[in-house]
Amino acid sequence: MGRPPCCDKGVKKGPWTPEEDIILVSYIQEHGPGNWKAVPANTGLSRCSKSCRLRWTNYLRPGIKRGNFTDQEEKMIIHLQALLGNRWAAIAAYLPQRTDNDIKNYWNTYLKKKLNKKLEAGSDQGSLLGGGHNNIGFSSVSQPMSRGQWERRLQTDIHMAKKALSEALSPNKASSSSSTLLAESNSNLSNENSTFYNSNTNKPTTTQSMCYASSADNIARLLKGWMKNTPKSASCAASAVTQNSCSSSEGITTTKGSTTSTSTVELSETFESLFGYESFDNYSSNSEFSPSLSPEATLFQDEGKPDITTGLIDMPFSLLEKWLLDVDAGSQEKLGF
DNA sequence: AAGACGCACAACCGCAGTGTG
DNA sequence: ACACACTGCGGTTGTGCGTCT
Repeated sequence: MGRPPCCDKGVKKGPWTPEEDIILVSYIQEHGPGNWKAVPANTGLSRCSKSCRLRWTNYLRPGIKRGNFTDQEEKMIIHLQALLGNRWAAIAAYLPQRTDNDIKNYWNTYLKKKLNKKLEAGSDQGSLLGGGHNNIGFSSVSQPMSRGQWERRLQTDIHMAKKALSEALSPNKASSSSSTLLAESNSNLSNENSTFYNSNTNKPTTTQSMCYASSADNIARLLKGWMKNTPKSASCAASAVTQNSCSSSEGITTTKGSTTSTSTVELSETFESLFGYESFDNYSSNSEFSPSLSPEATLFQDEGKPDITTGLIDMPFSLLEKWLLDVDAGSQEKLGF
């Protein structure tokens, strides 16, 4: 007996509607991420489990930053890509607010071309291209090195960097979740529930409303554009969460983050009712999480990735980043970064 | 103004890894 | 040990939008 198709025929494909997003987030708010097979069945969504997971991890998951990549992020991606190859999930683990899909897209559509241009321009200054999956050579690794050696070295370096960063954070945040998560980041890489769900019960923790506020933020971004066009459907969508009775708004699809001045008061009310979260406006006006968030709050920015979170974003040239960027300052200069 | 083109990104597809009975 | 189910990952595609001609 062969493996059945992943998705039954008849499942909906294509862009997600805001109604579907809200239904999905609402379900995950209640049950937590995971057990994706059960999601379509329990929510009534005409989507396959894969699609639900993908939508959550790439778009609705709390703590996702979208839009422009900063110079630091760009450098990180370039270095990590050179180190790890096209292992986007691994790379994404070091850019906690970015998804692997986002990074992959950014690399394929922009960075790869940019690097190629740089390399073409600088090709007469010596070869920067290494063999195999390492596209950029490193002066500090001038000896030919097998993949196994590379990975061992990488693991050692990562471990040391994490340790150093953890120690650096420990004086002020000895009990902070950031350093704890950092230290445990490796073991948490593949455990989606480890951060905001009790891993035994898979139940949301008591601070769940905090983490889903940022989910609301993600949806709000798309809803902003949506509501601008169809204000009636928006209120309908909100009711869909509690009643699942909203007739579908045909032809309304998720659109790229079009930001408008549409009343955030309406959104605030909507999400306040959805998630019991009062300070939606604060979040919706903030594309990034505020550094003033408590450690507990930052803990819940992301449920699956090693949370070096605030370190990367808020700490200029954190130890980890320094480590990454210092691997070969010479290469950087050659590349003109 | 309109068609062609390129870009950005969400989503899909298929394979691989892992867990479970 | 094996088959199956589920999940995660990377490659690829489809589509909407902006820019160019």
